[in-house]
Amino acid sequence: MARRRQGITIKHVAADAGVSLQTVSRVINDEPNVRPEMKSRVQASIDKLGYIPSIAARRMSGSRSYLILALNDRDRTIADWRARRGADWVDQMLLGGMLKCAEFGYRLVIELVDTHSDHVERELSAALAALQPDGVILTPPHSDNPFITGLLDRAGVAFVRIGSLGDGGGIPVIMGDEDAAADATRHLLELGHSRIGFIAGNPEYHLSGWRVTGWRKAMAAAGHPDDGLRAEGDFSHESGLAAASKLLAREPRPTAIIASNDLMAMAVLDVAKDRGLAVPADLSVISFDNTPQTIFNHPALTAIDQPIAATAARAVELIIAANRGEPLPKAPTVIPAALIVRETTAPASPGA
Amino acid sequence: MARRRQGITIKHVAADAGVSLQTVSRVINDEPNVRPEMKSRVQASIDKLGYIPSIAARRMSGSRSYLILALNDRDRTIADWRARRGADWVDQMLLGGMLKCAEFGYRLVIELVDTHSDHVERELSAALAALQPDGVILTPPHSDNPFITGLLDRAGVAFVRIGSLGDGGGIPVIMGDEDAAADATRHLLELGHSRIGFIAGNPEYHLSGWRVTGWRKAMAAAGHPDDGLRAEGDFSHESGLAAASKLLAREPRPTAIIASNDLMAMAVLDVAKDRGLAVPADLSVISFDNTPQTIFNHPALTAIDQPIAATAARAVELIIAANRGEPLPKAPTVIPAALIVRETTAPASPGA
DNA sequence: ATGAAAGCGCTAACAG
DNA sequence: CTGTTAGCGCTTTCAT
Repeated sequence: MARRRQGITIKHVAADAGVSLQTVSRVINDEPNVRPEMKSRVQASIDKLGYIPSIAARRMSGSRSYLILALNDRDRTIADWRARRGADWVDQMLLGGMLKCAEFGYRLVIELVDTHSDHVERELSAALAALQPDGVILTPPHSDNPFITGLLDRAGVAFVRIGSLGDGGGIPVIMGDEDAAADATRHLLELGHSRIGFIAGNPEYHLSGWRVTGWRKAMAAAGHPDDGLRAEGDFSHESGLAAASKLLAREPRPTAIIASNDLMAMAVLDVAKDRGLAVPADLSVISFDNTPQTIFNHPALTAIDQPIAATAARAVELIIAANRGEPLPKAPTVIPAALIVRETTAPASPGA
Repeated sequence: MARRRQGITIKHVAADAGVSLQTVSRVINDEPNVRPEMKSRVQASIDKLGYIPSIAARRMSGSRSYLILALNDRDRTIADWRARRGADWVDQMLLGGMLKCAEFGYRLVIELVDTHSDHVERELSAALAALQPDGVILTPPHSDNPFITGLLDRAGVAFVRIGSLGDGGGIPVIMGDEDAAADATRHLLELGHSRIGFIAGNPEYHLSGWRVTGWRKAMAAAGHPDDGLRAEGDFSHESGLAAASKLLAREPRPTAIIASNDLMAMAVLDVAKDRGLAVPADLSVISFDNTPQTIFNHPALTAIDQPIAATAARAVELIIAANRGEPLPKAPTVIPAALIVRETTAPASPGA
């Protein structure tokens, strides 16, 4: 194991260009007060030598670490990986976040955290101390965890809260849950449905409430009150089973159901099958997640596509902006979700 | 944005415990020459203050960076993410590699590289210079890229080559491709098949050859020569289509086909459907990848499960061992793959 | 067995 | 506009 030290350092560049370390530093950081000719001379040396600054050294000298930490839900992610399904959130965050980071010379580091653990704070503190990231991206349910947001706020680290508008600091970025739910509802309304059931998500997530609101408002606007067409779920398959059973046992039964996530939507399909209901002939179903499982299902699910990649990319931009002291948007950033119509929604049958 | 500096440093611990910085350093690195009582006193201070060493500072002082870089195929990974399928390789590497890293206080950083780019070396050098990782994990096809292995070897960085045994240094870890292919072949042989087609993978990957060898040996052992039952592919869906068409046009046609990856296996299914062949009644199919697409397909594919997570975990262990100067295995490490029988393999029809 | 001193590569603060 | 100085937190020498 050859001891590998930093090959080309700022010193080499300075020597090669015949300037001071500081001037080189100014050039690589694109700082003012360098004459253009000086700048190009230094840049030439940098290119010639293939110099790349050490992230560790930059961090040491009090500047940025060029690292952004993305916190994802530990148990769920590992369970998805183990089951050999992809973990859609992580995948899409990597797609949007990692690529955006690369544009700015940053790196995205994934961290799995159990939001309910007694030692979330200890775990997160450890990650912050070890890595000293320039920012942290919080995904649900972490975005709504006051221990996490509080710690980050106190630590003075820039952080984005995806899917949360609550107090506790941080930069909020949401995916237009209310509008998306309303869109899905209107899609069904336009297909002639009127008894549209809605399975809510875990109330611990703020977005669960927004989705219910979108559905209720769209229903109300069409003159359909929420009379028992709402069932509680918690995003798990089991809760979806229970909710769907409850909804489909009603008389008259709903002709369409919107589930607040993919697992519960799949559960609706399972229950429909058990009860001999054909989808979409007898029952239309919409999933609030456009994951591989919903896409590759037969029939493929009509779904709300949450723009996780775009959101993660925006989160990275916001964190970098915050670190640069640039002004941040006063209002929460909204990356709108879109309804993707596939095979599980159809006109309400005339008899129903 | 409050300027956040390292809160608790080694100095605070040293002061609290009333010892020198050096002693604290020895304790956190578990080095010899510290009396037990001294050690426990320091450890108490560490725990009390919640001290976590800064990765950047440790790296700066010439020791490890506690970072391991995992190189994955750029285009394929991004395409998978964009198509909203998971990128199975990345997912499983995170599962195995990231969790193993966490056990040792390391972090896994994913890097996407285009192995065919003119500037692979520049890109990789940049990543090495910026991050100064303690090790690099190479996945196919990077494992077989002499520019990459050469650079790493010269740089003196510990690296694991997954799925490659070629020259060029590094620690080889393979997944028993030959045995796996032989197992798959024998499974079909036992079901009464004798005309078993094999679609080879991209010859740029060493493992493509091993898989062919496994199939051929098993066939030969059963007295079936390789007379035109082998078709060339390159792991793409299109190549799978062409290969399957060629194979199924033969007279008499094969009653089973093993495809060297999931995409080509799916292509076999497509071609079979076009030709009116029922799977598995008329044709058995085995995929050499146990990805979500193969699992959730209807019918679910019988597949060889490549233990990517276990392999990545082992890779991390090997890199850490190498950094510690511990002896490495002389022979290539083999993490065996297993055949998972699902719905696309059945006994050969009597008439065939 | 412990401590003191030097330095890793870089940038902030201060001179010129 | 450019250079000099000091120091980030830690580990390596090298003393004691």
